[in-house]
Amino acid sequence: MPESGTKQLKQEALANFQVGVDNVIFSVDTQQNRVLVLLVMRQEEPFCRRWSLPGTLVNHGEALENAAHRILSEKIRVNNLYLEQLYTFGEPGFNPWKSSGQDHRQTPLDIRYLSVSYFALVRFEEAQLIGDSLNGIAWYPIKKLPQLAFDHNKILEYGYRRLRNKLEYSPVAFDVLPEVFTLSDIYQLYTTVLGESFADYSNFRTRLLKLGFLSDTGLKVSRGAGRPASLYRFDADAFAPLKDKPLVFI
Amino acid sequence: MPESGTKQLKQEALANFQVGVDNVIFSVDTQQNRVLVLLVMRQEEPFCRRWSLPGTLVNHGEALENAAHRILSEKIRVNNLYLEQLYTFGEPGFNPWKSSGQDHRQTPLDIRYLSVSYFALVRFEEAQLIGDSLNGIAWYPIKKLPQLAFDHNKILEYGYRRLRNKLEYSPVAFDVLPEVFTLSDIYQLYTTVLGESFADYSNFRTRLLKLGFLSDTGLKVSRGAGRPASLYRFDADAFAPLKDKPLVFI
DNA sequence: GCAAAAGTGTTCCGACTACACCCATGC
DNA sequence: GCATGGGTGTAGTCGGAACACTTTTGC
Repeated sequence: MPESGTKQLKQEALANFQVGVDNVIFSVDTQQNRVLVLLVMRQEEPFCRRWSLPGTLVNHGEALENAAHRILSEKIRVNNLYLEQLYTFGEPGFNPWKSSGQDHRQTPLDIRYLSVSYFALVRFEEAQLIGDSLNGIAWYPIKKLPQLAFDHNKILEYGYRRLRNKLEYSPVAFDVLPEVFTLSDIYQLYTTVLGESFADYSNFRTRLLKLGFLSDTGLKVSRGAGRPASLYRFDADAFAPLKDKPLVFI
Repeated sequence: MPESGTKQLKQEALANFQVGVDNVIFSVDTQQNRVLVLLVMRQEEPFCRRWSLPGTLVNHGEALENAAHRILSEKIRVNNLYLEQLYTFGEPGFNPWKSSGQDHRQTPLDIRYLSVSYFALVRFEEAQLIGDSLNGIAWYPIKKLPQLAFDHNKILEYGYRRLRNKLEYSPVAFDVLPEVFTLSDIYQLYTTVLGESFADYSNFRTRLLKLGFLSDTGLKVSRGAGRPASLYRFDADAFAPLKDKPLVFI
C-alpha cells in the first residue's frame, strides 16, 4: 500500500490507469464434443474487424465483478453461470489507443491500461446470444481460434488452463448443468473438456456416486434407443463438508 | 476490451484509477514451527501507526510484477524467492485518501484505487530485513495477526490459502529451501505450513524419493545428537516431466 | 550404554482399473 | 430379436497408512 506522504518526489512518476475487464466465457457443446469460447468482433480501432474477448472499461462506482457481469449480460442471456476473477494483465506501454487516432478522451498521454480478466462458464444449451454473427458475436471452438486483438490469445490460453483445473478440483460442472441431469451428461462434459484421459464411464459413475452429493430424483429420461437414464440433482448441503478439501473428481 | 468509439456518452462515467501493489510475503520458521508474514508499520494517514502489507503505487512505465519486486527489495534482502500474482481487489468507494487530509495530489476527487496483490515466499533464514522493528518492519506469526490497515486482513487470508495450496500441488518449497537440504528440512516445512494432517515422516520420505527429482549429494550433515542426515538437491530437469501434472505431494 | 535422529521394511487395507455382464428401451 | 445406451459386479493390482525395526551419531 502506498506511502504517499513521505515520498512527494515520486509523485510525478506515478501512473494513471484506465481499468478494463475482459471476460473469457466458456461453454461446452457436448453434442459436438467441443469447448467453445465467446468472441466479439471489434467495430473500431485499434484492431478493427478482429475478434476479441468481450470486455468493457470499468465505470465510476462500478465493482470489477459487476463490470464483468455487465459485459456478459450485454452479450448473452443465461440463468446459470460460474464467474471468477482470472488474472490482471497490464504491461506498461500497453495502451490500446496510444498510437491510434482514437485518443480523443480527456486523458493525459501517459494514461495506462490495465486489464482485469474474468473467467466464466455458462451452459451452452441455454445461452442465448444477444445479436448474431452479423452483429459480430459468436461461439468459437477452442481448437480453431482466430488471431485475436490485443493480447487476448494469451488471456484465453490462461483461462483455458483454469477451466480444466477447475473442472478437476471443484464442482463447477454443476453450476452449469441443468437442475437435473443424467450421469452421462456429466461424463460427456468431463470428456469434452479434459479429453478421454480418465476413468471409463462405469468407474466414473461409481466414484461420483460414492462421493454422496448426487441425489437420485427417481425420474428417468429416455433419449432414443437404450435404457432410460436416471436423473440426478446436485445436493449442495451434502457437498458442503467436502468443500475446500483436496477433492479430486475425474 | 473497451468499445470506446461507439459509446461517447458513457465516457463521462468512466473511472480513473490509481493502481497499487500489495505483497503478502511469507516465510517459514521451522525452528519455532510457525508461518510468518512480513508487515510494515504505516507512518502516515490513513491508518497511521497500524500494521499493513508492504505495498506501493505503481510507477509510470513500471510493470506490475516489477512494482512487487521493488517494494519487496526495499524491505528485505533475499536470494531465493517465489513470487506470483494473487488477486486484484478494488471495490468502488475504496479510496484510502478520499476522506482524509492526505488528498494533496493532483487527483480528481473521484479517483479510484485498485490493489493488485502479490504472493511471495522467501527463506526465513536468509531473509534480512532492511530496517528493524523500530523502523516499523517485522515478521508476524500468522496465528497472531494484529488488525491491519485497509482490507489487508482479507488479502492476507486469501494469500494464506494460496500458500497452503501451492505447497500441496507444486514444488514451491524448493524455491525457498537452501541449495542442499535434508529430507526432514522439507518435512518440517510441510508440517509447519500444513499442520500434521498428512503422512508420517517415514512415508513422506518414501513418497518424495520415489518421485525421483531429489538427487542425493552424498554429503551428510550432523545436527546435534542422532544419525547424520543425507543432503539432497532439487533436480529441476528430473522434475520437468512432472510439471503441469496433477501431482500431489504431502 | 542410552537417547536421539535418520532411514528401512512389512503388513494391512482401501481405492482405482479393466473388464465382463445384466437391464430396459426403440425399432 | 437385436442394437443401443444405462447400470452393476468382480478380480487384480497399486499405493497409502501405520508402525515396527535397524542404523549412526552425541554424550
